[in-house]
Amino acid sequence: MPNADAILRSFDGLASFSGPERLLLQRMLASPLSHDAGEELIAMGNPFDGPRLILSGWAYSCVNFADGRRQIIDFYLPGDVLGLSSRTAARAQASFIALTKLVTVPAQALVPPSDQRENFPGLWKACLAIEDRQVFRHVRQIVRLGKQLARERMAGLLLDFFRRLERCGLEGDETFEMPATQEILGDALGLSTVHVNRTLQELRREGLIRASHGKMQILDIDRLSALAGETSWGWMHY
Amino acid sequence: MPNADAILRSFDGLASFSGPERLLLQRMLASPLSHDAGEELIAMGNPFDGPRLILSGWAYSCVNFADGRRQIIDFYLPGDVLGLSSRTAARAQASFIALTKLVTVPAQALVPPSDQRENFPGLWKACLAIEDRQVFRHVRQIVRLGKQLARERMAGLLLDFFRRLERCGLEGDETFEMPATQEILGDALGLSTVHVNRTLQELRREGLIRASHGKMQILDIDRLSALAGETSWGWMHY
DNA sequence: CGCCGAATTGACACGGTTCAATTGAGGTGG
DNA sequence: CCACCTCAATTGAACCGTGTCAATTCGGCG
Repeated sequence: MPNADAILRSFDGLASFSGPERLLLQRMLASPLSHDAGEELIAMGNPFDGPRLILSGWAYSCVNFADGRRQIIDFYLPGDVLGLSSRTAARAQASFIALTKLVTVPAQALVPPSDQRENFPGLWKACLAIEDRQVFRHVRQIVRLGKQLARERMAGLLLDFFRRLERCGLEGDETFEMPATQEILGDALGLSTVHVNRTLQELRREGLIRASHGKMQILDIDRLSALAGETSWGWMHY
Repeated sequence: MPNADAILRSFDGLASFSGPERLLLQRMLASPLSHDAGEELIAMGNPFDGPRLILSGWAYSCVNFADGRRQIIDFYLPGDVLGLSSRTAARAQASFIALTKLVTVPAQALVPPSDQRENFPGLWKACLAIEDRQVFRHVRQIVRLGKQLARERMAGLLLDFFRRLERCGLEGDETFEMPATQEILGDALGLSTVHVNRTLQELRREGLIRASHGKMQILDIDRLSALAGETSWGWMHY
């Protein structure tokens, strides 16, 4: 796994770790597990069987209607942790599904047993930061769907992808692999596929992004950020 | 506080408590604090100063845009716990504001210190259940805003209110006080005030609800539930 | 009585959906 | 290497759920 180191390094943005903590984090990488694209990782209502760190591939959480409608709640990218909870036995409030082929490792090391928290303050702090981010992503998603226009929603989501992938190393220019189809984007943004298409074209025409063949390039971060309204409502952490 | 007992009793739905645990819960009620309507309880980005149980009144969490747009993330009703987190020092990912005059008590008892969790399994279980519910409310809100029509959103939100108030004792018929104005409902549901008005009228005309003068009555739970799609996508707990 | 915020109404504009068809790109087998 | 298949992306036109604007009415309260 070439980017495993980059991912571990990205954790330094959350907390600073002692030697033993670093060792525990390293040891997580030992037992990777592979999932196929489309595989359901956890069904809605089931308990997580422990947090898992994504080494490569994308996943998403979603809610499916009986009539075929589907709402994507959140995406999980390389470097993200799936099903993390400082509380044991938390239940999945949505289905978790692999968007692409996925490689994960167990991330139980991030949640020291309750009587060990004082000995591993770095791990504990990282765990809390990850959970805070998770909540904030939900909040951002609610704001997007409730109060933003199509172009604003799209800008926000693409920036989200970019910033999260940037953390653990990106090619160099502002380009990244984007395995999400326009249908997936639509289900996440509460838009029809057709309108996703038109919205992307609009952003392209304005020179904000370049997108084709599963690649996405951010051409103008500042204007995209302004469009997404990041400066307009409180912004905190990434 | 007349309904304090009813609220404590509602906790029995989450877990079963030992004698000492019951005592701790009782003791929470000792130091109530009052807030005025409109008061900001916690600003976005600030750490919670510990969880607080609402004895009476409503609150909401929201995100404000610079241009005046506002998205309400979630509501907090009597019997709900504000800012609960098994992790200490979690930060508020939105502003928390009192919708009405509010009476709260500190609810730190729900989060036993990490080395005491084995001694208070009921409290710990309740804490986890409350956090799970919190996440699920966010998921429901995302689904509403992303994939539901105005009438479906409204049905879901009103049922939410009803079920949560029902837990800690309601008058008897399916009636409850509804301090949220149509503007507030609109900011929560991602709709204009005007359209909230028309939607409510529609539900009234169809005999689903009766609403006036800050009172709301649910006339047909089953049809309202079907409209909200509760049967259509996985349902778990309340 | 008179004020003010909330609820209500009608006319019109617009963002986004739906339907239906076409194009394009990657993959497979002959 | 080409024919073929399939899934994703793209396009155009008609339609519709909701937003916007601008009054008007209602209800509670000093």
